[in-house]
Amino acid sequence: MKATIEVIAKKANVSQMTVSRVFSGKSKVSEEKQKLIKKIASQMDYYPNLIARSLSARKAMTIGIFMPKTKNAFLDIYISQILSGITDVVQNFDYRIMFFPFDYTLLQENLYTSVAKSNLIDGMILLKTRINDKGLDKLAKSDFPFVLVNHKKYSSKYNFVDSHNEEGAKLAIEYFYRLGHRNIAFVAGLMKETNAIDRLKGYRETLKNLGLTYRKEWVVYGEFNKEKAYEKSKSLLQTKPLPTAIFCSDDYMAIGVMNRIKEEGLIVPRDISIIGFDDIELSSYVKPPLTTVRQPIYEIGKKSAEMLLSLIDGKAKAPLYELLAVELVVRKSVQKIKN
Amino acid sequence: MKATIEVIAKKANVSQMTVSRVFSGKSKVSEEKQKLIKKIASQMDYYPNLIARSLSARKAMTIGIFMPKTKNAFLDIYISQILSGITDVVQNFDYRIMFFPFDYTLLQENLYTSVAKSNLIDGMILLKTRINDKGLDKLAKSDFPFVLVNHKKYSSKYNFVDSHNEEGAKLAIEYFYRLGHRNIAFVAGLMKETNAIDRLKGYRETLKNLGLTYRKEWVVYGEFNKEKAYEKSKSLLQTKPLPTAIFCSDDYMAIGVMNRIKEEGLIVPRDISIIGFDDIELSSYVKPPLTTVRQPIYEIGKKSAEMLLSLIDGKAKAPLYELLAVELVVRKSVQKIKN
DNA sequence: CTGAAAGCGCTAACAG
DNA sequence: CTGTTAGCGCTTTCAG
Repeated sequence: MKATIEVIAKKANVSQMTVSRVFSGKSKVSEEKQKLIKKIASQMDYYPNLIARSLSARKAMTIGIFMPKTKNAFLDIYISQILSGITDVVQNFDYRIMFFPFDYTLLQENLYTSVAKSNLIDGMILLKTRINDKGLDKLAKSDFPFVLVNHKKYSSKYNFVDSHNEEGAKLAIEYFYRLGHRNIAFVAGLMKETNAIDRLKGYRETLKNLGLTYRKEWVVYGEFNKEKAYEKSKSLLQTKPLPTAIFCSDDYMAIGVMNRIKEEGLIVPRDISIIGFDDIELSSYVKPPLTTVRQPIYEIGKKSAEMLLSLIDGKAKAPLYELLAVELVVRKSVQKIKN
Repeated sequence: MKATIEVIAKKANVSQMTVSRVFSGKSKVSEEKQKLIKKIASQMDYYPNLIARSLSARKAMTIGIFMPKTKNAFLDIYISQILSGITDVVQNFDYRIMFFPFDYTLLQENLYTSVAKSNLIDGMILLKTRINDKGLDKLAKSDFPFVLVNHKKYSSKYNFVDSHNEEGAKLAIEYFYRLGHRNIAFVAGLMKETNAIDRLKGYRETLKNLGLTYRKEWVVYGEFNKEKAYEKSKSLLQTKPLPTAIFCSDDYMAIGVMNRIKEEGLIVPRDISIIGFDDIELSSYVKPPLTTVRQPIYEIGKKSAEMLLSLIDGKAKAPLYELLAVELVVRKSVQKIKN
């Protein structure tokens, strides 16, 4: 016989509600009855049907995580660390996690909304969404709780957690400058992501503030991966004069650029200095070890989960946002310019 | 007004079932009615309540993934790649994914069973479970579909996907042997995981088959991470004679051992040769690049999902298992022994 | 602290 | 192809 609240209630000679209360813990039941009910439940190997609970209580106790399914997907250490942060927080509050990796090339406008209305989840965290994503605008029109990670969008309806990308770019460029570099190139990430845009912005503004001229041929547009950066940085190494320093939008890209530089017979940092962004595990292992702007990725994940949970509980209201600080991690890929 | 099947049915002047059929796609509805229903639904921005669907249909269309939440959790590239494989398969079949990272130090015997009975998921994949896990035995007593990844257990109730660990160890040891090594040490992984046990077994048997003697002080027991391997390999480097080659249970461990070796003033591979296991991304970046036994990790993930889905659909019956082939990836961390 | 009634929104099963 | 009936197993709500 299948164990349900009803069956247990009958055996214990109490109402279903009493049994329900014992397992949901939402209100008090006499010690005595509790003991009896638990005993019967354990004999029958009863565990609550959480789907039924969700339907009835109109609460899934689950959050959804959406992320673009790139070639790397989970392999992307960036995403991995964010997931770690989210998980750690969410579990403390007894929420479960549902995953929604999706393909940006096939994205339907209604993906987010349809899941929001499915009652499967109580809120969602969206990783690495893009600026031209119409589904986001649609979602924002509902009052479903959601938080963007790595997508900075100030608006009364959006909540986000991101790191201080412009500041990070500034840190990198100023460091180059202090070491004597004046010819500083930039390898940009996918311009559909706000952090790519912000890093470019930081690059340009810092050049300006430092009195350096912006040269179009020293900015090259890639995607957030090694291969594309390798490909796109070729033209950079054919400009005259050659840049003496290259700032890359992330560490994988920096590795791609370093590969290209080696292939051209040049040496990092002797001929060209490099700075990346993120501080992924690999960065300290490449040769030379990569100087980079560290993002507190795990913290971003944690923060986004905390934000979402407070939105779900109604403890806070949109718009909520937070920009976390970054720092420069100095390793060996940058060299002083000799005159 | 909240959009539900009932409301739409009334507006369209049809029964709830007709509306239900349109959205579940499980049987035919006339073109005409379908159009009308879809139109109304779209006007109302209706999307099915999937929780209600699950309760009624007694099917969650969701699988669960359980994994020990180590310090690395998702950072663990191994797990990341498996998740990638699982995701790719599962999404093709319109299943969703729910995550259950858990802490092995707090593990309650009933975790798996309680989730199995929660109706939240239709089946589960368990990553890196341990041999002394009583919850597993309990789960096996039910007829809930589950697949173990990296836990080889032949029994009529268990399904698993793993790689050929003993064979991998054999590949490594024989390669050492062919290059003249006779003094071969082993850094073992956590002996609570079957793959650690199997690799040790492969090591010992291959030594035996090759006529080499097994020396207790040349086997050291760590965990699957850099730090522990670094710590535990110390004693290895104080034995006399020193081993000329060390086989490590995974790549992170190999990196830890290499760090230790460097610290002792020795050089890999000049003084000591190293082979790892897994072929993680880092392995080709460390210095020297690591020779290792490659596991088809992504494939393991895919296979486990396929297995689980066929179990859920009833297309196959337990026990199901598969051992995937491994291969030696030769890089620069092994050197020929000169006499 | 306990219970009765009603219903969450959907689909299975059957009938036509 | 369409409809009716009867739940799925729990919790909300209200009453005591």
